[in-house]
Amino acid sequence: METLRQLIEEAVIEGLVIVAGPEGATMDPLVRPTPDPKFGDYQSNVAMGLAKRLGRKPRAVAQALVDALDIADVCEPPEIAGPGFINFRLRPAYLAAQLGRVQADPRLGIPPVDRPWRTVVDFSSPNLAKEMHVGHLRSTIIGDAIARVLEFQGHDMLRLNHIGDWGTQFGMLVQYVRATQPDVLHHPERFRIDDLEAFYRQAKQRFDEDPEFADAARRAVVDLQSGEPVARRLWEVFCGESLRHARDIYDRLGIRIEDRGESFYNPMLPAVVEELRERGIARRAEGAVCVFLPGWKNREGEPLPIIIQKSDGAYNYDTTDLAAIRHRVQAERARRIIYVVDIRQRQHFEMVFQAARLAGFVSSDETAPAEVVLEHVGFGMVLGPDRRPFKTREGGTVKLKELLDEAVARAASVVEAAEDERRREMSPEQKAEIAAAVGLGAVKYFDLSHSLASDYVFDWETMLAMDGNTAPYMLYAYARVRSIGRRAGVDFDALPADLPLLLEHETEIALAKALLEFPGVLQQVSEELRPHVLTDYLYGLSRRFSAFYDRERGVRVIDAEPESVRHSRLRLCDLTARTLKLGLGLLGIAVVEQM
RNA sequence: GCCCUCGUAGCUCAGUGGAUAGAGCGCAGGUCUCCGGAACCUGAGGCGUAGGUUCAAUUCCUAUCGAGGGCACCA
Repeated sequence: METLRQLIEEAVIEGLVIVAGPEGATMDPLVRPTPDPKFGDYQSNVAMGLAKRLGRKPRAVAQALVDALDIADVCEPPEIAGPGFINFRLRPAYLAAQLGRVQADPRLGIPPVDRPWRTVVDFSSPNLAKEMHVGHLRSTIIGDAIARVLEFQGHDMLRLNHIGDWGTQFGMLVQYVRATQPDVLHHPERFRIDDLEAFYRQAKQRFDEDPEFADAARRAVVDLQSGEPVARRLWEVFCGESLRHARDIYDRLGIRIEDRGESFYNPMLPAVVEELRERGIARRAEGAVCVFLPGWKNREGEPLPIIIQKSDGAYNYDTTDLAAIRHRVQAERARRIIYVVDIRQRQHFEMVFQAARLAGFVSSDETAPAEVVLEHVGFGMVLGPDRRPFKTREGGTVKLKELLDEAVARAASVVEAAEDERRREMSPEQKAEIAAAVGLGAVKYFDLSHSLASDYVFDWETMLAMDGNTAPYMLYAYARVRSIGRRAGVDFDALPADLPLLLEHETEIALAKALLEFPGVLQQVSEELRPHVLTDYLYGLSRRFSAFYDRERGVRVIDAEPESVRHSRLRLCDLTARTLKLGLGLLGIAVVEQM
């Protein structure tokens, strides 16, 4: 189904061809939502600019355009206002017919895309040998949401956990453990993630203080990369325990992701360097193999390269990321690769993407002639109340497990405080399910509802507030709608479908319009990769529903008469519930039937 | 020094080349014999500053001030 906006855009373009000739077909019809309902639902601003080019008066051009429009079944007759705005107001009969169709569609009017793209989403990416902490929260939540939206759109998704399981820090760890903790090799089962983390801290300290150890650690990286058995075995122990820990977190958050760490690309690194050298893209400088990209300078104003092989022979993350791009394009046939990584790494990705293009890694074969799309979805930091990076009171990192535990515990008391009598009959299991949905939902929703680039202050009170653009409010809104069905004694699924609804009251019409905006919102999110567009929409939808269901300003639903009106309104409730459930689900947030 | 991101209401955050810049919290007031009031409505209050492009700039460009971040062998 086309979005409402597309429908109007196409009509305006047809009008433009009539008014401005063939070139009208390539013009942007400048269709936007109106700033105020009194101007209708959508407006086209194309007449003002066109008038200038044609040397005619804007309102006359607008009138010519309106006369040429063929859109009577969708809109009321368009009106010209102000300097030359063309205002469109959707006809309730059209909305009613469209919504009838949406109701009969399990996908709520959103068909799968015609041409699915093989799409990689690279997200979460914790470092091994450390517990997952708040620094992994945003990538995990945002990446999951993006993958869910694109998957629902019909794309062929590959979710990759590009785990930091390689590199210098592992050299440190391997060197430290093989020198001081022989038990790890002989009794790996005795060591848990906290032990590894302690080893890592100690190793890091020695690395910083003891140059001899630092050299040994760098040599250990080479050992690892060349497959030396002890280093390799220790590494496997670290990975096994760390991945087990990460998997617990993912299960709890409902995240699906495939582990494919940096080490996966290790065998490909020499060939990548070789290829770049052969093609003259990379050369040796100061002992390292470098790719100098045009436009990049360091502090001293000298050319800034990316280093793909260090002077000691080891590879680094630039090499791995280039190898990953090549592998994802050539072996995985990716058409779009999305990196959900914090915004501080923007420069790194810009350079790697540029190098990958230079190297020809992103031009696929004749079956997909266009260049592979590489995108970095960068996001800001999670801050504490002091506006510094979020830490515990003691100054340590905030562990994800503890954060999630606290979220659920706080959610339980927030929900309990509402003192709804319905809760008296709930089982402890049901209460626990609600607390988990609200608590985990609150953390996710709060994160996703901020625009990506900005930092945000982690604030329990705001994210667990019952009012405003929060998960508790959204989940409440859903539970409330569902309860209407129960109270009305109807099975939403059994309501008559695929017939026009009866839309008369202004709140019914407003709700209907909001429901029909959903496909366009999802399309926007899948193009722009900005999840907060979806949270804003869902919040707006909930508010429209509240107005519709309001005692004073809205309409009666459960006791509405006659039966045809009651059914129509109940169908609006059903559509609201299904849209909320689907929308929240695409954000990775589970709903509950009661709160 | 160069580059990137961000400066919007008292606070927390949205938003747009177009008509009167939105929401939540807080504040002030109002509604309804109340289907889940965790509601609805009204009000006060804001685009860091200065230029430029444009029929139209809060949005694009430049400068400037402020905050954060990045800048070759860590990732």
